Amino acid sequence: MTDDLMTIRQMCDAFDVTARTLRFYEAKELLAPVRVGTKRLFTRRDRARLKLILRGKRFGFSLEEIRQLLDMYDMEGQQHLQLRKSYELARERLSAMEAQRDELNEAIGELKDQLSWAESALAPRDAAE
Amino acid sequence: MTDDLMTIRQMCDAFDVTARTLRFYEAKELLAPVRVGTKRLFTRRDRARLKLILRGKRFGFSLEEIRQLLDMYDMEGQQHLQLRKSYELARERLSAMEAQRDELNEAIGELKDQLSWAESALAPRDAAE
DNA sequence: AAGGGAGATGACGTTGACGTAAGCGAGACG
DNA sequence: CGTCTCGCTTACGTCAACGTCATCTCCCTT
Repeated sequence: MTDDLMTIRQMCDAFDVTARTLRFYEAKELLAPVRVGTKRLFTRRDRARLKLILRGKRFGFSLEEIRQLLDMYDMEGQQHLQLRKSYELARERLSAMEAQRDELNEAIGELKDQLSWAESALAPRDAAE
Repeated sequence: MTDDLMTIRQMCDAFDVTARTLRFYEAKELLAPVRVGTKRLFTRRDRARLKLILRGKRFGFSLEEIRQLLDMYDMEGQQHLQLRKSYELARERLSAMEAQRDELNEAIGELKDQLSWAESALAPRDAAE
């Protein structure tokens, strides 16, 4: 309502990224802020995308992979062919993500075992403190 | 029993990595193959570590982070202080991994929603084929 | 008028994780 | 014996994802 548009500085504060990063993402066509004169103004759509970008990064996806995934999120009345391609791509990602989650769960389990072993190894000395 | 030791080439085939990568990991002290003359021979321990390294990479951990985690896995009768440090470190990693898993689950859910939307968008045309 | 921020545009620097090419040594083999 | 094949080292190249200047333009304030 108030301001659907945000300056680059406001974006930096809101998402804890640098201005360089935002310009870089624009150069890579991950974001597309509107221009008023020479200045960038970021829309609600840019913010939604940035959120997804940052999440994707935490999963270890490359910016290029993220860009392709992103393109699917705002296809409403697109070409059928294009949509199908993105659909397949997203399905692959989904199974990759599920596999990663399963593996992650396994690793978490192992790490927990290791931790409880470490605790028992630490216990006697700690008790003597 | 047969061969507890593997050559670099066998390792490459077994784990689908390049020789360069294995030497690189050794240089970074992630692996410590024994030397017979000048040649490397990888032990069972190296293989276990490599497996963990590759997994860690899939989770987006840096080699340095992985190295620290790895050091905990073969501490049996180490220094108490050292153990405690690694313990704390591992605990941090654990919560990071759990957070990552939760976020991943969330993202999987969203992606699934997106996919079923795409399916309904694709359905009419597909039915007409 | 002069300065001070906020933002922009090059363009070069950096770090991590290897790739790649050049050149050397040792064992295998026809 | 020559020459392959494996492996080793050294060293420069590369790619992604930004960081870091240097320089410039507006616009506002004092």
